[in-house]
Amino acid sequence: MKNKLLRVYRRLLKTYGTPDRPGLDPVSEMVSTILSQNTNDTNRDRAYERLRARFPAWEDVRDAPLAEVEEAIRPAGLSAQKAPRIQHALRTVTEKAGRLSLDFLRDLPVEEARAWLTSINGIGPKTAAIILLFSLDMPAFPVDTHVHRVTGRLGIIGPRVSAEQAHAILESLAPPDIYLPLHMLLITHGRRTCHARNPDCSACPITDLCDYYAVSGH
DNA sequence: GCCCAGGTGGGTA
DNA sequence: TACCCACATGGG
Repeated sequence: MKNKLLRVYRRLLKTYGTPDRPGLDPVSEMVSTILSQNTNDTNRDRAYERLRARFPAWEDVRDAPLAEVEEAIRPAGLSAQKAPRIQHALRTVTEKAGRLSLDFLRDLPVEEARAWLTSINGIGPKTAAIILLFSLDMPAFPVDTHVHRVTGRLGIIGPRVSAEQAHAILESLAPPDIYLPLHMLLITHGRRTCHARNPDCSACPITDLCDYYAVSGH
């Protein structure tokens, strides 16, 4: 399965090209990722920009009345959950780290850093892995709906494996230096070709590696 | 109108 | 432990 994942990676890289690296500082990444939960990029971006426009710094978001944060992020959806989550996360970081920064996580083993993040209400395995991988260069593999679906169809993870379980499995199968590009490529593939409802298997560059294609014959 | 979007936490068996 | 569900907005 290790070999198969590497073959998938090489093929996706050839098909879609080298993905761009996202570049936010850890605290901004944390807020942005909470906003992105079960939401598309457009709505996430709108909410994030509104938040930045209304509040000069993350300290201001942290200390603002809940209703103002909720109003600012409304376009992202689920704002009644996300606003308290964002403020709670910003406050927890401030209390535990002594200041509003996540840089101290760099000095921890990745599993300790992950456990620290997921202990915060509103930060689950996917959000934690995004923060670790994207903004701290630490070896965590985020599994979102696309990664879960695509690796499941390929047969890299079993049909009964949950998204949460898939984190550890994929981390064991891929070398850490390709976590970031592989993650990005799987999402690109999931969006462009391997859709949730109507996968375009005729345009898929990896049908020869895909269990789903073998069975469904799309 | 319905489905989907880079999930998470709480409830239930 | 393992499912099931609410949560809300906007685009195709």
